Amino acid sequence: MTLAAQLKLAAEQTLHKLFPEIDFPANIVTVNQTKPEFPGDYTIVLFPFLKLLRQKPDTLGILIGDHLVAHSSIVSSYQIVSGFLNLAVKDSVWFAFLQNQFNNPHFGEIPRQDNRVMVEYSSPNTNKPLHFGHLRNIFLGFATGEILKATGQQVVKANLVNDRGIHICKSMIAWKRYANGATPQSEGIKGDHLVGDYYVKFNDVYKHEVAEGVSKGMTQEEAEKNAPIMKEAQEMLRQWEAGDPETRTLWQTMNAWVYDGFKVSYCRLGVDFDKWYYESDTYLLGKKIVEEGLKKEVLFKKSDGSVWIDLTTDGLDEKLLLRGDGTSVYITQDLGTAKLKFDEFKLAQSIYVIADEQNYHMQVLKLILKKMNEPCADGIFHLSYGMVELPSGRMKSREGTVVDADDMMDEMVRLAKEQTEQAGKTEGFTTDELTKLYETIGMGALKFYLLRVDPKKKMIFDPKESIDLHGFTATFIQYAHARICSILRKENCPLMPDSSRFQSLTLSQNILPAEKKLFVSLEQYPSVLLTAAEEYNPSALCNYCFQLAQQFNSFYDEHSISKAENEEKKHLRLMLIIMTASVLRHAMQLCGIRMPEKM
RNA sequence: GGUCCGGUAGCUCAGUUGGAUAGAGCAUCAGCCUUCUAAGCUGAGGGUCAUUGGUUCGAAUCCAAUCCGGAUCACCA
Repeated sequence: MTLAAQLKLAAEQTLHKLFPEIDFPANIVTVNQTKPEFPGDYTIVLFPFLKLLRQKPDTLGILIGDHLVAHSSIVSSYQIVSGFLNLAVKDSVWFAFLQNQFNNPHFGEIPRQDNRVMVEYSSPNTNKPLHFGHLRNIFLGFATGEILKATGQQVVKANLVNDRGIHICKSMIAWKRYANGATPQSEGIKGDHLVGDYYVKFNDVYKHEVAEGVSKGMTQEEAEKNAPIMKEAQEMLRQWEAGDPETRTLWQTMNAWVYDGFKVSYCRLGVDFDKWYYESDTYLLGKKIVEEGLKKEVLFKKSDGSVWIDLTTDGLDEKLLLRGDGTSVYITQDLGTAKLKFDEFKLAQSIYVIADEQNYHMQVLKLILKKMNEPCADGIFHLSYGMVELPSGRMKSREGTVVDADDMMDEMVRLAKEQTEQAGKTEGFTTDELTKLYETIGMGALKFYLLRVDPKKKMIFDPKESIDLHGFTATFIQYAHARICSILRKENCPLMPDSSRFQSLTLSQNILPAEKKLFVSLEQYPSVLLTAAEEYNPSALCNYCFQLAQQFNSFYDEHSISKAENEEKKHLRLMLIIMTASVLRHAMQLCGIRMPEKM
């Protein structure tokens, strides 16, 4: 239990003991961290009790405070300031906490439980490379999965690849028309980029052909319908669905190029998947569910044979589930995939990391499954995040205005290199070590930039302004970590020393304010981690780590560790910074961000 | 128009189940390297928490209305 929770419990017990005749409502006691300008560590607000007990704040505060000091094992003293009861926690409590946890590499984690959770993320299309917007999805999904793992869930990370459909045929037809057999090898570029180039090419040609049609007297709509390249793409889709060998072979070849490219990107991003789904396998799923829905009369058929569900009583519309010709639409296969996931892995929960533009779709998906009494319905959770936009508006891959993910990674690593060299911090590294360091700093900055904001808020990224390496950044946290490692190296102390190293240490001196701040923050890590898990919000960890690193930097500036006032202080501080580094490493690792030992 | 999300310092964002004088970073200005890494630290300026009303000991936080911005409401995916 966290200290704050212990204090809350102690205060509740105190109230019941002091006023046995009063029936207190649940959660009447609020425990907050004491503001820095007041003495004490945690604060109990007295106002809620005053009316109930007909007491004045000072009188009541003394009663509770005295009782806590006398009977609780953690409160050393108290002070009442205008209705707030400020409690000081015994130094011995902080010290015991530090001794127990300072070298616990699993501090904050929750033991493994039985329920299994799937996190579906990334889920790219195979007609273009990953862009900056995908990165937010990928980091968010990966970090959420890792955070859930750390809090005891059994996580299945899944990637549902959109590998079929008209948009895939567009790149295929443009390649067929214009590539002259070009391959990633012949062009010397990544396969996903090559295919993406032909997707852009398709749209250029399409636009051109539409304009031509209009100039020949067609309406815009006619011209769009009759553009030769679009007709060819549609024909190609029909051939694909019919299983035409030549089309299938081209499809497989080009998709394989894309997968090779994605593999390189995913590897560099440091993310992985336990399960891959392909829409070419799943796009026919869901029809069975629709049939059952008709039997259960949850769905209805219109005269043209199309199948619908009426969601108007839920404030939504009627939604189509099968076309008149019996073919399925997007949501049909999603119904089937939802069930497939659930049956295959016996999921307690199925999380979809998808941008907020699909809020309505996900709401409908869950609602339909619920109306059909599918057991998977309740476990579906849409982790909705805001889109990343450019100052000029949304990124459009069709128009080639996207910030490419691979380019962005290169740019960040280049920036890390430039700034490291500028700061003159390259001494004492081998070339290989420097390469690795630049990657660690550049990728860390990129991930932190995208994870530090509340997922549901949309972001605007200006490519003209590079991502900062100062202030509220991964670099700042990495720097604090590297400083700690540097001290430990000089003290010949490992990052995770054996407990015996500080066993003889006893506490005889007061904990100083700058030390106390670290104690308080470290003790709160488990509850921060739990919040991040419960709210599917990695930004909680980013904020926490930044604050912890900041507190360390102030501490570092104010007090010497190696040349502490005496041995006791030195050892105490070593334990403190060992644990600080350990917690920073732990939390950032969950976000996929590495902490260098030297920078 | 319906539904949903957002609006906090010049910019980017924190702000816990309502709690003390609303906090960081960037940018601006002023200090701090002979001492464990200055990618750092200390300080200053900068606010009608979109607006109005309500709930109460207390509201950025809860409720209602309004304004502004965005997403979505396809026999597309």
